[in-house]
Amino acid sequence: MTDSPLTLFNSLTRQPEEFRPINAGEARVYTCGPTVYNYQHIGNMRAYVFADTLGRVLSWKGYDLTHIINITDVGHLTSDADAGDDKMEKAASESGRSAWDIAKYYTDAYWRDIERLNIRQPAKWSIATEHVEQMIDFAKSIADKHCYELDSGLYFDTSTVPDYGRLARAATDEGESRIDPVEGKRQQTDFAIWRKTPEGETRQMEWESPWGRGAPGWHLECSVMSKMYLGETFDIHTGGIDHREIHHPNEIAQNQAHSCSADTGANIWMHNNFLVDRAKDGKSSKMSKSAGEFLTLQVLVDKGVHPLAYRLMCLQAHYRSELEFTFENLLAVLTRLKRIVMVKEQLNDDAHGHSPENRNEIPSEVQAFIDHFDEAISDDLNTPKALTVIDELADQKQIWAGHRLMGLFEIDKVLGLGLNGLARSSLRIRPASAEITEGEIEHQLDLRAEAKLNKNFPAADAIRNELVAKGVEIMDGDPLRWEWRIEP
RNA sequence: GGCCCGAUGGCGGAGUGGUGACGCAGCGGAUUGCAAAUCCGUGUACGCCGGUUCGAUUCCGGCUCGGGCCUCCA
Repeated sequence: MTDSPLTLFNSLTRQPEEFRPINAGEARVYTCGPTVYNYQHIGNMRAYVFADTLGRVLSWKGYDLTHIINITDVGHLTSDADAGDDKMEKAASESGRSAWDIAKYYTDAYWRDIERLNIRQPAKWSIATEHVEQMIDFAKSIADKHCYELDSGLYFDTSTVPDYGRLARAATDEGESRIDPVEGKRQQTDFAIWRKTPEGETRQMEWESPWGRGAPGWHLECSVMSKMYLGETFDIHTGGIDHREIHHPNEIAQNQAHSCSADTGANIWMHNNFLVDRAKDGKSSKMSKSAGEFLTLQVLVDKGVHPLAYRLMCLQAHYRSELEFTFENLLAVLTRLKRIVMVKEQLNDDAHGHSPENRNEIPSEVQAFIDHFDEAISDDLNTPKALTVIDELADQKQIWAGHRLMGLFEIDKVLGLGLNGLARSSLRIRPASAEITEGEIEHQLDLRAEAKLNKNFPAADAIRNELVAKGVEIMDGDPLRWEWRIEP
C-alpha cells in the first residue's frame, strides 16, 4: 500500500541502509529490555517508544513482525565489570524482599508504563532467568575455543573473534582505565560469561554449571534469547546508544563464536540516543538511575500530565538525537497533543456520523498526504517531520472531514497516539496535589453560571478566583469548561 | 588520558548549497461582562575564525563550548 523504501541507520556501518529482510515479507527484531531492579525512568522508556515506533513502521509497511524484548531479572553488577554486587541482590537486601520479588515488582511497573505509552506487546517478553539452562548450553558450546576460566568465573577471550569492537569503533587496546582490571584477564575487553558465586557464599539467584555455582554474565542472555526466538541471524537489533560500545560488541563476539563465522547476529543494529536532563546549573547530562533521584512516568502523571504527551515528546525528536527534557517542554507537548485531539474531535463532528463509502481504501485526495508521511517515516524514522503531516492534513478544508479523519487514523497506526480512543477530557488528569474534586469544581461552575446569568459579576469572579487559587483554570467559552493548571 | 558526537530563533526540534519545516511561547485581530479556551494572522535563527563556491546555516580546516563512552546503564 505504501512504497517509500525503508531506510534505517545501521550502527555497524554508521550509514543509512535500505531495509532488506532476510525472509521476504518478514521482519524479526530484538530489543534490549530493562534490568528490573528499580523503576524505569522516562529516559529508559524512550528506548521502548523508539523500538515500538520501528515495529509499527514495519507492520504498517506490511512486514510480518516478530518482536522480542528481554527482561533482565538477573545479573548486572553494581560496580566494575566483573566484581561488585549483583543489582538484583543489592536491591533485595536493601528492601528486605527477595530478589525474585524485586524482579516481579519492577517488571510489573515497567509493563504498566509500556501500556500507558501505547507500546504494543512484543511477540514475547523473554525473561532471562527462564533461559539459564540455554545460556549454560550456549556457554558450553563456545567454552573450549573462546573462553578461559578464572577463580571468579568463565571469561570470553575477545581476541578469538574477528574484528572485535567493530560496532563500537573504539580502540580495544590499553588507554587509561578508571577501573581496576580483574586479575588474570587476557585482554582488558574480555568479559564474564559465567560469574561464580564466591567461595562460602550463597546467592538468592544462582545455578549449577560446569564452572561452578553462579549466575550468567549479562551479555550472554541476549545472544541466547535472540537466537532462540529469532534465529541465528535476524533482521534488526535495537537498544540504547550506551550499548553500542560494550554490551552489543560483546553480544556480537558471542554470536560469532557460536556461529563460527563473522556474522554479527543481526543485519542492522540500531541505537536510540539519550534523553538528557538539564540541571539547575544549566548543564545537561543523561538521565541516570545511579545518580539518585530520577523521573518516572508516574511522576509526570502525578503532575497531571497524560503519559501520551511523553510519547509525543519522544516522537518530536529524531531517535538518534539527544532530546532535552524539561517540564516546560513537556507541557508544550501536552498542549500540542490536546490540539491534535481537538482536531480529531472537530473532524468527527464535521463528518457528522457519516462514514466513508469505503472504509478500507484511502481516498486519493488523502493519499498524497499519506505518501508524504510515508516518505518522512521511511527516512530512518523521521518522526518529527512525519508529525507535520497531521497539521497539513487538518488544514485541507476542501477535503471532506470524514476522509481527513481516515488519513489521521492511518497515520496514527504508526505514531501510536491512540487518537481514536483519546478524548480531550481524558487528557485532563488530576494532579496529585489537587485540593478539589471534579464534582466540587463542576458544582462551583454551575453556581458561577447562575451568577453570570443574573449579571452578578462580582459573585462570578469570586468563584473563579477561588477555583484559580486551587489550581483550576476556567474556560467559559469551551465545552470542557475547565482545566487543571499544571505547574512546571 | 583514549575514542566518539553535537552546537539552529525565547524554548523544543527537523532540514537544506540559492524560495528561512513544525510545535510551544510571544505579538495583532475575532470572540468574551472582564478573562480563559478557541479561531484567523504574524516577526525572529543557523557558536566563532578562515577556506571552497557565483552563492554556505548546509561542504572542508581550525578554534571555543557542551555532551557521551572507556564501570552497571535506554
